[in-house]
Formats: sequence, C-alpha cells, structure tokens
Amino acid sequence: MRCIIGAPKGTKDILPEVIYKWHFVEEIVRSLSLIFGFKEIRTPVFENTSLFKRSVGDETDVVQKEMYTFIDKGGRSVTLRPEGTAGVVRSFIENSLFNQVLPLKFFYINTFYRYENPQAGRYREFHQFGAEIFGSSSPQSDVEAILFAKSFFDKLGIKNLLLIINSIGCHSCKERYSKSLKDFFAPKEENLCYRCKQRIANNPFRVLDCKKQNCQEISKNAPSIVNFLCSECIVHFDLVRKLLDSFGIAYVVDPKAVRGLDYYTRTVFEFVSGELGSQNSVCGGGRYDNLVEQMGGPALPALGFAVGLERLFIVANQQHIDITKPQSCDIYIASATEDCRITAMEMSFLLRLNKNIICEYDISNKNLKSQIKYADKICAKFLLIIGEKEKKMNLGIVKNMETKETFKVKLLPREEFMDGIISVCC
RNA sequence: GUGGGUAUAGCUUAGCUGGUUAAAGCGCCAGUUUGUGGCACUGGAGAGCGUCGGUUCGAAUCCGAUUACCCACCCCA
Repeated sequence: MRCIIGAPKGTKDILPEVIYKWHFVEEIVRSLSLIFGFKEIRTPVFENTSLFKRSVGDETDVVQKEMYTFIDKGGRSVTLRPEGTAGVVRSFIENSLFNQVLPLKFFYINTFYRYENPQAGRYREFHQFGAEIFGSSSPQSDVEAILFAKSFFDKLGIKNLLLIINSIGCHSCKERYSKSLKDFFAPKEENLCYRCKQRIANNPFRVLDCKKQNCQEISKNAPSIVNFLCSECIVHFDLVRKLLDSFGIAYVVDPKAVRGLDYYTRTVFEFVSGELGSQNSVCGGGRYDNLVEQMGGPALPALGFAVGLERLFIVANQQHIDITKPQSCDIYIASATEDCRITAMEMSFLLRLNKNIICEYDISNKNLKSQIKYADKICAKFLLIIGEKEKKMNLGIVKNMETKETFKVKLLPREEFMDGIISVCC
C-alpha cells in the first residue's frame, strides 16, 4: 500500500522490529564514551548557513551542492547540519567551554542531512556517532581518537576494517603547498574547467579532486603534499605512527588520502571496509588545529572523527554480527470472560508497575483461544490464564510457553499473587 | 547534477509474443463441538498492476513522460 504522501527521497524509517539494534549500538557508544571520558553534547539540527560555509569550506562539495539550506520566516538563511564538527566547535566557543580544564572530549549520536543522490550506504538523512577532542596538539590525542573509534568497532565485533592515515600538514604547510599548487596550475588555467579556474584562487586543493578529464590529466603531475610537510608536522606524524605501532594497530599510510572538508590539518584518518560497496568508508576524521580560532575562539588545537551508523549496520550485517532481540513480553494474561478480563487488566498493571514485568493482556476482545495464539505470536514467555472457575477459587493458571509446564498461583492477596508470579516466572 | 537497472496484494514473486471478474507461496483474520498456543485442514480479507498520458476495439503486458527505489559516477560517514 502506498501512502498518499511518502517519505522524502533518501530517508528511511527505523521500525520497531529493528530499533533494538540501534539501541544496542547506542548503548556501546554511551558506555564506551563514559570509560574514555567523552561527554555527550547535543547541538541544534540546524545552524546558520554561514557556519558551515566558513568551517567546512565554501568550495567543498558538501557546501556547494549538498546542503539543505532554506530561509526561515525571519529571513535568516539556515541549514540542516551536513556534519557534526561545525556545530560542536560553535557551541564550544559560544559557551566558552575553552575556559574549562582542557582537554575536553565530546561525543554525539545525531542525524545529518545531505542533498545527494542516494545509493548503497548513502542517505539524505543519516546517523553518525562522532567524537571531538579540544585542547591537545599532542600525537597522543590523535591516537586517543583513533583508539576510541577502534575500540568501538572491536566492542561491536566488527572485523577487517582497514585504517588509513595520512598527514596533510599544518596551516603553514598547507599555505606553502597551496602556493605551489597555484603556481603549478596558473599556466595551465586555460585547460581547466570553469569551476577549477575559480578554485585556483580560492582553494587549489579542490582542483586535485575535480573529476573532469582535463583537470585530472593536468593534476597528475601536480606536486604532492608529502614534500611540503614542515619538520614539526613530520615529527608529529612520525609520533602518531610510532604510537600506533606500539599499540599494535595496523594501518596503511596513503598520501592521497585527503579529507574533503577544508578544516582538516595534519593527521587525517579513515576506517574503510571491503564489505560496503562503493561507499566504503565507515569512519572518517582528523585534526582541525585552526578551526576554533578561525571561528572566533582562542587558538586551540582539536580533532575528531565520525562513524556512519547506517554503513556500520551494513558491515555488521555482512559479518553476521548478532545482536540479541530483547524479550518483548514476559507474561501474557489471558481471560475467559468479561469479568476475568478486568482482573487480567488489574493484574497486568500490578506486575508492570510493581515488578517491572513486561506484561500484556487482551485489549481487543479476542476469545480465549485467540488470546493464547496471540501470546504465542508475540513470543510471551509465560501465559497466565484467568478462568471463570479458577477465579472463583482465587486461582490463576500460569503456563510456561516453552516447556508447557503449568502452575497455579493465588490471585489474592495481591502481594501473594505477585510473589507467586515471581517465583514461577523468574 | 549524470548514467544504468527496477516498479504487480503486508512480504517474495508468476503473469510468454496485448484479449473475459490479475495468480501463487509466506504473512494476516476466522473456523475445525464445550475454556489453552506452535502442526495440519477449511474458509476469508487484501492488489487492479508506481503515477500521468499515448497507441489499440481492447494493456499489468507496447510507446512516452514523470516519480520512487536499487546500483554506479562525484563526494562523503
């Protein structure tokens, strides 16, 4: 059946039958964050458009073509968040969190929005678990972030992820590299595409990403970032690698790994999976040492990463990671007559509210047989039958649906009833 | 934004070269004698074939457009 109005393109409902998987993953995020000292932060779903333009970068694809931007009734341009870092950085500065003891570590589980054509592992609304660390420039914090992500995957039982790392240099390295790229591209400007001609001036790194044939050809011989790293950046990257080595974390250095968001500096990393189809990245992140200052805050180093949860589930399913479905009904209370039905209802509330037992009873006037069938279908562990004769004798029949064993319990007094149920069912 | 594929009951599908009330399995609902589930049997509800338009005496079957989904490019998680 088709609803008159369907869900927007690229969005998905998460139905009750699978929500427990999300709860499971979210619970791992929360418990792990607690242990690792990352505190949850919640920021708005929408921000002022300029926030993303300035932080993510005006020339990036995310800003250029993927943002859900609209004018609100007050004439303000606002945008549904396409990523998590910008909002957290904004909040960090706006709430003067830099005055607290540093470093500070945050995590979030949020929805994000990108106007893209959906495909495997890509949606217009998607979920990310992300983490950010503010106030440390040391390689330890890079590895702290990487190990946090790694521990999360390990805890879930996800295997065979490849960790890719690279250094794209600090502000001054990028500056020098940028200048070199400009010098390289300038004489060839005529052969570049319209967009790239503009990019040379604004953001020459993006020319390297352009997929127009001509631009790609020209980019082939462009200088590589590797040759522009300053000694500090080289030392930093070496230390990151040494730390990873000493922890026995396998990784691959890929000099071409460049994150598509402008704010990244120095270490960038990514966890990729071979079980994902074309969108093979489950986690991406890196350092953004200039962003806080650039957004009006103090000059503080920072870094972070984000895990795409939809993609994570694809990998988890591929690897048959089993997440046990929680019990949906402990006891179903069936009733034979109208009068018994009321008793069933009373008993349900007693058990629910006093004993935390997941308890169901008939709310649709089914006959006894149908009620029992229903109890079976919802996988009730126990069945309590309130029968007419038994009720007169102050008794109810409890049946273990699996073993078919039956027991009798007193209905009154209430305390005795509840104790009786507990002793039989727990 | 571009390219390819798909579009039939809740789900998975059959409907060949156009022809009467569109079919099956699963699921759902009800019943199979008095108050007890999972099996079996019987019956029932449920789609007018994504949408709009065209060709035709006649279309789920042909053509066009459109939308959505799947996959890919780009980019990202």
